[in-house]
Amino acid sequence: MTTEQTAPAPAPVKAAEADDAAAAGLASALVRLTQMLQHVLAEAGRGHGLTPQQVQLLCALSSGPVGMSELSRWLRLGKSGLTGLVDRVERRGLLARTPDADDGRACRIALTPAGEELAGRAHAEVTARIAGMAAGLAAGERAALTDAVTRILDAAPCRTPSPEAWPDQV
Amino acid sequence: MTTEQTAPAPAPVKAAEADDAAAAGLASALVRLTQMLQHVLAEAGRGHGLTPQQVQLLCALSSGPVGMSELSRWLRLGKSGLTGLVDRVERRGLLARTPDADDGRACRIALTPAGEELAGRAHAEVTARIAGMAAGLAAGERAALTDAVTRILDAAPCRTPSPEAWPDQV
DNA sequence: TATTGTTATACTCTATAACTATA
DNA sequence: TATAGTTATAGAGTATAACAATA
Repeated sequence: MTTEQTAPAPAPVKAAEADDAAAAGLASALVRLTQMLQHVLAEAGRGHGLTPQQVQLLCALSSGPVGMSELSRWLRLGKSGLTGLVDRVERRGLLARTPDADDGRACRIALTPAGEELAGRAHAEVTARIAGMAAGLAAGERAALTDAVTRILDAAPCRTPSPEAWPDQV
Repeated sequence: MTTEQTAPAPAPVKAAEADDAAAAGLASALVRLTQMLQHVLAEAGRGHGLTPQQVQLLCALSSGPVGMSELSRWLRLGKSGLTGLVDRVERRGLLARTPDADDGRACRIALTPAGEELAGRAHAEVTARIAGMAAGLAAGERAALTDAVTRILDAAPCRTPSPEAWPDQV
């Protein structure tokens, strides 16, 4: 975004090239990591017959009941698609829609006890798998990694809107 | 995976609890990062009318022609699903199937010039966006982040099978 | 009029199984 | 027999637009 495009002197040019290489290396690593984590999420859900999006939904609900609009923003999903997703998970008895007392148009989505149990189990599984993957790093490196990623997320112009979706407590 | 489940003494219990909290924090951060990066990939593709999976396919092909089986492993996709994905991208003229000279059953998938151009552009866009997201970190922190993530990927039992999918050169 | 949520539609992705043609 | 790739089918995700009910 804010990379220097105007670097007339020879030395800055070399520096810009090095920056580009570093940026490409970081991007490559993060994209590969994303693919691997998507796989981790998919496998964690599959054992319980859940798709990755359904796991994501359960986790987004584990901090308490939420309305469809807010959920739609959290999951970056159109209202329409969310209706279908919620329908399918509701059919399995993992969540329930209740009318909003204050707004006749709205409803609130909440986990059922079965949904809460499954959400907790999926969260624990994902946490354990990621801990296993990061076991080769020293504790200090893991802490630095957590810190760096957190700062990237918090500084992003388009915030991840569900900071509570993955509660710290297992 | 290898978390201590048997910790009788009081002190180790406390240490285990701290470890659990750290593990949950790392998992939470990485899962949130994954969601954000999926969004980055989706947006980078959407500008060109590509789905995230199609972007991934183009990138996997940018290091040279590949057979369907190998591609299937790289993308963690069933042979069947891959056929459809390749069909759709081929229909847009971004790749081509050519029969394998050595094996009458096999074929090799290669980018067309248009596909190469689009792959390069998508790669540059993703790299720029990620660089923008990480701009708040010091250069040394970015390097440490790249290193930590790379080591996680390389140590994982289930390797990301496309280390060349995102070449370092833009 | 603006917002909440649903319905309708079309396309894409994912997974399984059956199939062909080569090796 | 085993492998490479396709076809068929079904369910799920994604995006747009039109719609009903409420604010």
